[in-house]
Amino acid sequence: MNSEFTIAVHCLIELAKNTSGHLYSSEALSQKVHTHSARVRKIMSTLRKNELVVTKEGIRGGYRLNLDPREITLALVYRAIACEALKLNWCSCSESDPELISVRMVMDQAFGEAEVLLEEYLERLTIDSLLRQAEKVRESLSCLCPENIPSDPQSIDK
Amino acid sequence: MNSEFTIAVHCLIELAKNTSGHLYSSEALSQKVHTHSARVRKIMSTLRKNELVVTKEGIRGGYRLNLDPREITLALVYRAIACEALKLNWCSCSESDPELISVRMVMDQAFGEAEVLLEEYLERLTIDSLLRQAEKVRESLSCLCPENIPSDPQSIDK
DNA sequence: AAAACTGTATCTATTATAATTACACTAACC
DNA sequence: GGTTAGTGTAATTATAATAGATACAGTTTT
Ligand code: FES
Ligand code: FES
Repeated sequence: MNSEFTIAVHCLIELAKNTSGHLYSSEALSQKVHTHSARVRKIMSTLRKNELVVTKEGIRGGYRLNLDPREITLALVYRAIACEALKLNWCSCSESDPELISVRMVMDQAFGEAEVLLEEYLERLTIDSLLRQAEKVRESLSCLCPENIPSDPQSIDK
Repeated sequence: MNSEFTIAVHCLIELAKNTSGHLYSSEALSQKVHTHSARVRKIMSTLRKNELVVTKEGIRGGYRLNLDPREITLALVYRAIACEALKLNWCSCSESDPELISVRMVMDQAFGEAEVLLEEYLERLTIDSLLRQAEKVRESLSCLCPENIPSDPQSIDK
């Protein structure tokens, strides 16, 4: 799948974390999600058109969420970005062989349904739930940090 | 999604139609599915490794199904081709920022589950069911063929 | 031995994706 | 009112993924 979706979600998570009151600039966001600021701007622009974020131009401008993180489902993001991850890509020749056309129609319909199922699943995930999960994961990972691993394993028993 | 999957399914449908007793050559298949014969051979080769088809080299060689079309689910094909349509593609830099890593892990897990759901859905579709559906569609399409459409719409009433 | 195939690697062309640059526009601040 | 720090967006370039094409070794049948 195209990476715009992951970048969008990642940015939204960052925005959800930002409780400073200041807007988050594309430059700062792009560093967090490791991509180019112009790309962030483009993606945030489409998120704004879908009313997921609020943007502001000019000095001290930038981005913030337009909804509560609990309301932003991944399905909303998915549709905003128009991923169509399950769209089958058929060849482009203009053949009119009815057998080929009918097979294509049947498979396109089947994957259209699959895409609906996917969106239903994404409906159940929100920016807030991802953020919480990531927090948990981060905590459990920190247990594995060098400073928490005794150089002498035996010391655990002591 | 990568087109190997659609080509694989399309080829399998063609093979299911072939009741002639002869094997289906890559050349003939490639014409049916509008792609290059070398590509068909490559795809059929991986289908053979997954025991979905039987291949035979040499003169009068070619391909045939190894299972009943009712047993060949799209999930089997999907796994054989290793589509991973929902795999998120993250940037490749070796950053060790724990926040980024945790977000990545959470999203990868979420989409791993989505992929499982997709496979469960594909488990319910078989080459046979697609073939039957395509037949039906083709019949209904044939009603729209030029020769079935009266040049004078009024003639319908007569 | 010749013919008709598959199996597979490699090269090339095409397309999709991402990074970069550029600049017009906007709003805040002094 | 001008400078500054930002977005919006288009255009260009670089890179990666995909597909097409070619080639040829290996395998069966005739
Ligand atoms: S190349 Fe796909 S329909 Fe012809
Ligand atoms: S570029 Fe993606 S983690 Fe750094």
